[in-house]
Amino acid sequence: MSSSVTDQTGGTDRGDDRADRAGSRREQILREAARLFASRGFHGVGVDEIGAAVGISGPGLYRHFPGKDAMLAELLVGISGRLLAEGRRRRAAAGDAGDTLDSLVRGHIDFALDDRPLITLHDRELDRLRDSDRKLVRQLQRQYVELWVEVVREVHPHVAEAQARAAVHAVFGLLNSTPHSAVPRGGAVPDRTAMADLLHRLALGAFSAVGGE
Amino acid sequence: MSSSVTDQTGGTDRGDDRADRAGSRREQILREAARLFASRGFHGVGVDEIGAAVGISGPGLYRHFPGKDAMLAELLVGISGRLLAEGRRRRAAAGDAGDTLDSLVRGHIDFALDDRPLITLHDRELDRLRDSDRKLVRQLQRQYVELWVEVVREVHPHVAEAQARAAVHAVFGLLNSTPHSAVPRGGAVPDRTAMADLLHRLALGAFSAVGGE
DNA sequence: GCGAGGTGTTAGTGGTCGTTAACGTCCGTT
DNA sequence: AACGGACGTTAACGACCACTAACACCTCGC
Repeated sequence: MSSSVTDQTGGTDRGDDRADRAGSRREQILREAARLFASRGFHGVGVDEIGAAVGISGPGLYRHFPGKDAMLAELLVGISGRLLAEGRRRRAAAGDAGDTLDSLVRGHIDFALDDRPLITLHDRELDRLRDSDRKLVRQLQRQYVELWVEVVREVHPHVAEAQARAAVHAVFGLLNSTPHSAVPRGGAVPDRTAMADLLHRLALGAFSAVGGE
Repeated sequence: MSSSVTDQTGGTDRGDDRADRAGSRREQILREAARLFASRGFHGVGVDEIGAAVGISGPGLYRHFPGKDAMLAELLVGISGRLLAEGRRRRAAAGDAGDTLDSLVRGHIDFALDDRPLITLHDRELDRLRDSDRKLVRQLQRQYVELWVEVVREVHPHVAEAQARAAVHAVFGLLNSTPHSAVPRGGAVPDRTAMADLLHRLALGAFSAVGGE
């Protein structure tokens, strides 16, 4: 696999992408693991495969993570936490409730378009976590949902809490649909900004219909 | 596991639910397999587990299916085919384009609420199929999507095809969100008809916003 | 009554996979 | 120049798992 002629075993080899950002190898592993987990499922991907994706082989991963579960855990805790943090930041920065909802939608769309594998994993492989990690992720997710529910009910005060929560879940499903809509036919897929704009309109359209006829 | 005192090996034992509908054992196996696959993933469920869920043990399943893959294939082909057939039936039965879209939404909601595990599998475990089965399922899915796209573009003629297709995928994500929204807190989840009504409003609200500001 | 077929059972097998063990190389520090 | 730690390697182990083999029971149609 290594490109050096002597093909010795250890060492840094060559810095494949050079100029690695902080935590290079770890981040690289997490990125590839997310991609693989999303496309073939947590149980459908072997550690050898993840290793191969970053240029090392199999058990070398255990120098960076205590186990396969730990990679998934870090991915899910990470995305849940970042979603919540960004959501809170946006609520604090926005003006009235309408602007806040608008900003929340845009923020979530950014995640959905930029981190598709993570968004996929986020509601698909949660059950594969250890109890403590699953509890943490669920707590972060719940806080994020409640944040949205509060804002939705400020914009539409006559909507019951249960209805608002169900609507928020439904809109999440809408916004997270991008992983499924890739590669339709000859290649006539909207580009990023067009897709973001479309999703934004659809989400707000859905919310505006939440309050009965 | 069997409740008879002598606990002999073979035989029909007792008909657990009596009055079995047609293809009792097969259908029962498929139902339980769908539930298990949806909750823990195809690779996360063992054949012993599926067997235990229907009261037989492990390899007894091979009297009904040639393998574990075959169960998943039958489930996915079945749901895809039924979605498409019902969609076509509804388009033929409905009046103008607006009524047709309305009926399509209601029909999809029925599937989403009544066959949650299948809806979950439908866009989650597709890659685990043999090439021929996957091709078939994808073809059925594509035809179903195109059916919706045509109707959406009749209702909103100024919407480009790519936009309409992306919007249809997004609304599918919205309608299929029900599996994720179960068990929120103390139990304040909308009942079936309220949920169906809410999803219906949200979907039509989204579609009405698809055509620009 | 009695084979035949449908439907179970348990025991075993081959393969895959996550993880550990033992070892080697390179680099920065003293 | 020796050395410790970071980072890799290959080999092996133990668990799990889909699937097969061999055998048993129950229910029919004749």
